[in-house]
Amino acid sequence: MDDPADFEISTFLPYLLNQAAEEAGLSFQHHYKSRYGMLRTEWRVLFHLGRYGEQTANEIGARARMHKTKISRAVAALATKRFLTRRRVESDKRREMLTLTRAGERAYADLSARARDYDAQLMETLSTQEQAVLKRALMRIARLDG
Amino acid sequence: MDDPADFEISTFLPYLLNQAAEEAGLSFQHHYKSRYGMLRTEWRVLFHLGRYGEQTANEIGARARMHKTKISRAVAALATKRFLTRRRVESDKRREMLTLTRAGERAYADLSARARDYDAQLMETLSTQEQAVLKRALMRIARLDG
DNA sequence: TGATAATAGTTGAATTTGTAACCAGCAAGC
DNA sequence: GCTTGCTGGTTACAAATTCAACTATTATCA
Repeated sequence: MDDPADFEISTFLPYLLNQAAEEAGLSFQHHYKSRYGMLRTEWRVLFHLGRYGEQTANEIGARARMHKTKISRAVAALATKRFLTRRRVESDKRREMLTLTRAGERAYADLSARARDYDAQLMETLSTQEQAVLKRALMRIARLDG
Repeated sequence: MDDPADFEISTFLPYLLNQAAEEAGLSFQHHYKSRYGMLRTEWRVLFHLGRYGEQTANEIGARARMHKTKISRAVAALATKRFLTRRRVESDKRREMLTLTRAGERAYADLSARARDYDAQLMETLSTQEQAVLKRALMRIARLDG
């Protein structure tokens, strides 16, 4: 049992997680890519604004665990696509409040509905109990549970 | 229940998978990065050679589900680091057989042992049954089960 | 007050990845 | 044989990501 040859790649969790994430992500990407010309980073920022309301780039970064340069570029792209507007915060002029435009709201509504469907489809091969276990385990590994 | 605001990002599977994969991958990366100066693609190729024996780039690609350009570059990097050698296949001169050097074998033995430990550590917060569910679900999502 | 440090966000350069075109070498058909 | 098409692998160019430096603003504290 200590023979290194026993170590199956398919049991190495980081690898498995990566394959699963890639597969799941790739199938979903055409929704935001071909339909709205967004990158994944842009879709994430859009999602966070739609889901949690207007907020600064920094707050998005904390919640989404994205690096600030990624966010900066995604925000710039979403702004030129007119999915959001930026407004300096008067009380602290370093910060910028980001707000979805009507078009941004629509894109969010559309994409989040599709995300929900896609999620359900991914989950449908698993029992309710398995779904719960899976999500709980992923939350823990991702350190999203505190 | 149809309010889009209900849709928690943390229940969107592609996102969760991504966060978990990133977290798990990042913690492991310093083993192959700082110690051997490898990229993740290189570690994967090394792993496949160590685990499944000498084979061509193409075979690695099929098993690891990596694009051939990624493999080509990883192989080149591993060759200059003297972790593997290449040998043209006489019967079909398009193909090249890749074989780990002694140094490559040692790196594989070291890293796969660490991978095993790391894997166990990730899993230890889960019950045996939860571990089984998790891996089965990931295999299915990654389409690695047929 | 003034000096120094910290924070929000942007930008540029270096890495890394993805896409497409490419160069053998082999296979099939004529 | 020759031509056409396919396959294994590499390379060039574009797109994306990372890392570090930078600007502007606010906070701290003597």
